[in-house]
Amino acid sequence: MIPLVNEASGTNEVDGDRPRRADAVRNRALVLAAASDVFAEQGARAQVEEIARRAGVGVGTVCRNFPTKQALLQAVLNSSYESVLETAERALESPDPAEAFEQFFITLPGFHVRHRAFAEQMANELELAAQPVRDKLMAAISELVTRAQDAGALRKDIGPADVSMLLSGVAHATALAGDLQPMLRERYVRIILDGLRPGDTAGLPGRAVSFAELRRAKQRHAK
Amino acid sequence: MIPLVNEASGTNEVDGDRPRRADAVRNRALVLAAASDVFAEQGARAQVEEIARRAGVGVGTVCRNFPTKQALLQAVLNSSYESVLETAERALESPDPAEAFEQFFITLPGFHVRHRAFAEQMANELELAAQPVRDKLMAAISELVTRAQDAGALRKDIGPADVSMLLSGVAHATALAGDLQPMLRERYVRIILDGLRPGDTAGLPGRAVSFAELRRAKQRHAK
DNA sequence: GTATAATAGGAAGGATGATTCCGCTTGTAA
DNA sequence: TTACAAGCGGAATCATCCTTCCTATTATAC
Repeated sequence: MIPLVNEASGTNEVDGDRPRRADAVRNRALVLAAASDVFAEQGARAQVEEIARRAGVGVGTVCRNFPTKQALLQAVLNSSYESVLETAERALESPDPAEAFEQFFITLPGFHVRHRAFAEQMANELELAAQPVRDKLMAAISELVTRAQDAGALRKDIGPADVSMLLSGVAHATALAGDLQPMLRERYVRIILDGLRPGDTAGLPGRAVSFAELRRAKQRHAK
Repeated sequence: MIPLVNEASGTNEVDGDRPRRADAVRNRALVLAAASDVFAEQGARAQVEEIARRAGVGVGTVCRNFPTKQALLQAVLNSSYESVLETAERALESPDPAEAFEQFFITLPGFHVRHRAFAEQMANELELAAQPVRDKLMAAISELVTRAQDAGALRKDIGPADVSMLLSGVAHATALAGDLQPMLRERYVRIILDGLRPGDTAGLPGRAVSFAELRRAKQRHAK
């Protein structure tokens, strides 16, 4: 389902060691692909056995390749981050900042919806693996926001973390709406985009917070 | 935490049967109150033992009063619905429809956040218990929306289900933001309210859907 | 083709958490 | 005050999943 970017261990080589058996390499890839689908559909609660079944291997094989379910999930999420990052970077290439921002804004919730586990992760932000890709993604979002603001297409009192949260809210709200989902998703994104335009509206309460600040608050909260 | 309205079995009478023992009645109420707190804090994943501990009773007592955890959750949610319904009806009493709508709109996500299990239920909508209160709540929301539209304070292409989903999105997005949460919640509600005002903005894609239609889509989706 | 070690599969083990059960306690009524 | 059934607590049971382990299989090197 997700195009797996930069698939770990996609080759026969294990650094500094013997080459692994061809079937082992293939099975690992099958597991990763199956896990990607299953986590996307069912979120992090998906069962290991289901993943094994879809990959056409035994549970033992899954667990040998990924010591815990958590590790498997992280591997899958890493791919998801890379995929979203790619979308953001493609948007950044657009010459029109307003256009770039809107485009990204419309695309992201759809991705969230199609990848439940990813959405959960974006919301929870508790695991620290995948940090490098994550950071790059946030940098890209920040850039999109700043450019849109400089172009006068986005109110100034908005920060990148606000964008990220609003989008995940839309994704969550529409996640279970069945076949109405794409329509509703776009409706809500449009409503929010309207609310985000600079204009004669009153200033927002509070202040734009950075991703870092938001993360600290979440950690404090998690006790 | 929630003021329990209309607490089931708050009296000694069991219809058509002997009165129940006083301590049993008291314990049932304690369990319900504890469950309300615990589900509010932790969502539906809260453990029965934790509820029993906070109620100061054994797990056996919890399970005797409510045959399954699901039943207990339903009882709690019923109270939550009544409480939200009360808020909506209070808002309807306000003479200014725009004011009434905004007031409700600002209050609801806070309620969601404080009552995790309720928010999950609003989003999932899979249980059919609590249907009567639910229906009344939706009627009240519809009324708030229609009045606000007639007063020219709300764009016309919005339906009550849209309002409900947007609010639950805000709740979800901000749920884990720790002490920043109230601030962010209000920011996002304001942004959405701005986006919902009638104005020179382009029309929304799709169409406003009713609660009933939304429910059907969800059921279809749940397979 | 054979020897060997890597890998597979899936049953057994372990952890967590809901539900049941049973001997003891206590409220209620005569 | 006593008798007794309702109700209590919490250990035992059951269910669900993740993880480990052991035997059988199979890729690979010679």
